Amino acid sequence: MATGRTHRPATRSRGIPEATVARLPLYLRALTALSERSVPTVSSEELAAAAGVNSAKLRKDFSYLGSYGTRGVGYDVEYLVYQISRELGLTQDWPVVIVGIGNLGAALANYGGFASRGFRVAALIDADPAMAGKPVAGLPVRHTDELESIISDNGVSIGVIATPAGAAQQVCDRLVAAGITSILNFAPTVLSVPDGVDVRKVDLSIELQILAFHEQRKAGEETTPATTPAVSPAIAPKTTPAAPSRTAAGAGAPAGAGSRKGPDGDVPAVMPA
Amino acid sequence: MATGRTHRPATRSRGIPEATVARLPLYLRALTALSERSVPTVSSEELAAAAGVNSAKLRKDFSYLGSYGTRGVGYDVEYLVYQISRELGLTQDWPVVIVGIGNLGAALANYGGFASRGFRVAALIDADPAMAGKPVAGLPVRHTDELESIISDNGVSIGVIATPAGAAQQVCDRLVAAGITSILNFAPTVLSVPDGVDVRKVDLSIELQILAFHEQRKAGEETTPATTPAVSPAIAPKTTPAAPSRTAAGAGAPAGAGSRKGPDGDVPAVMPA
DNA sequence: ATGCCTTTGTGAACGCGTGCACAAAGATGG
DNA sequence: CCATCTTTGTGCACGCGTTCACAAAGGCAT
Repeated sequence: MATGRTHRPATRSRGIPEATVARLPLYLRALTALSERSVPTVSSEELAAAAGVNSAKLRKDFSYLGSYGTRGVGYDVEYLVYQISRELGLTQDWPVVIVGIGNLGAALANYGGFASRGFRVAALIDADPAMAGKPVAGLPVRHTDELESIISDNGVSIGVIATPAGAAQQVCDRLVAAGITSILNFAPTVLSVPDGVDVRKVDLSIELQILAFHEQRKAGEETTPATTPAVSPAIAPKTTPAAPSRTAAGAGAPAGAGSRKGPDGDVPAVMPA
Repeated sequence: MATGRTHRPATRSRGIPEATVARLPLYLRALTALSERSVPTVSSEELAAAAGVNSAKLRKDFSYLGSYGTRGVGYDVEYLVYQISRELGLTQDWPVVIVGIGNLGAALANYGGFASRGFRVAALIDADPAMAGKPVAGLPVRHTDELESIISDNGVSIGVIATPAGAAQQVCDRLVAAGITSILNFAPTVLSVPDGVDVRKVDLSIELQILAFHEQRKAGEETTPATTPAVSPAIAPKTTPAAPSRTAAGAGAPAGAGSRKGPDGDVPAVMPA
């Protein structure tokens, strides 16, 4: 998936492990589905299967919340939905601002999953004056100038950044200065924030690259391993023969990598980010 | 962030830890930025700062790839860009199909990060006949009927699912049957796939819920802890007084959670997923 | 050529997360 | 009321990932 905490080990919130917190929404979703089908109780085995996790892990996760199950029976669906919702803070309303109303921002604004679950889009903000006032997903786009007032007026504490990479840090700084303490970042940049501010990032290209890695690995193992000889199990010996000429190569333009044919593949294609 | 592997511990690909693989794209991005600025070499300390990680971690990560640095100097930027690109499989072309051209699918199709880095959108696929032929991001939308032929004709091995949750598993099954072995799932569902198929998921609402958890925690600690008494440090005693009446409560409609006022908060709001 | 200074590469310790396996708890039937 | 059967809750061990800290390596100045 495309998630990843940003440094700061999250300080083991109130004894609940971060890994468990990350799975609670998964359980909640499965439980909600059961609830809609009016299923009264569910065993750890069944629920684990629905959530795609190990049943022992699920039980241990729930044990951090308390003893909400009944031995020999399982868990009461409604009760568990309530407990997890409360634990995640979904029993209250969370106003959210989305900054950067391009293709992605508009898609997020229209995303149904936002409205439910206690999240409410308080405002859509964009730097383009031409966008101002234009309705997106039923809300008029506001200009960046209003960012600070919107946040303080609505008591917003969660911000979503969907701007281009170049603007992300600047927007982030303004959000933080305005009082935002949680940020969901869709821009392909590492954001630096002061302590006390949580950042989670969603990065499409990183996810794709991870998939490509495994894909390449599959291809290299199944077919002729000669096509990707670079993927040899042995660690390359130190002092790689092709490396040394660096001070000379790097001095000019980014042409070094292209012309350097290493001991492995010869595909030079290295393009900008 | 919004990522998360799906079961299957990834089998420690070729000795490179999964956690390291997940960071390589981050390093690559930072290195590419340096490359564009024609910076010849970079130290582990500098690069780590740019990527937002610990320098020791970065050095260990690189050590899995080989000894590409020079002691006393640092790493050659161009060379490292090439090595990481090759390791990630970005020196080859990866055709990708996007299924589900709604708001999100269209946003993804327009995403610039796709085109660069070796990923090429081979086709946009949607189930709505009205969408067929309509151009999105310069490509005509194809109908789902053509899914199998598109995949086999273009040798696509990576698929992106941006459909509603209800259709995701079905689309997934067809993609897998057609030969796809890597899936990036944006639909809020747990996909079940056969062994050998990698799934990564990007889930907006999960990310928001995780942020909400921490946000609630911050609020509960800083302000009056009385507003959210549920977040008491003590584990709830077993046999919670409100739980027992389950077979009766769950039998009807999902109204149990709403009326049940636990020992803590009284906000019942529990809405569908 | 020699010594100093910088930076890498990694051995080792630590901590978190996962999964096993089982005892305790409770429901259910006789 | 007792026996049996199901399912939870968790103690324990294992493995991965992170971090520290340092020796080895190489550049650079003298």
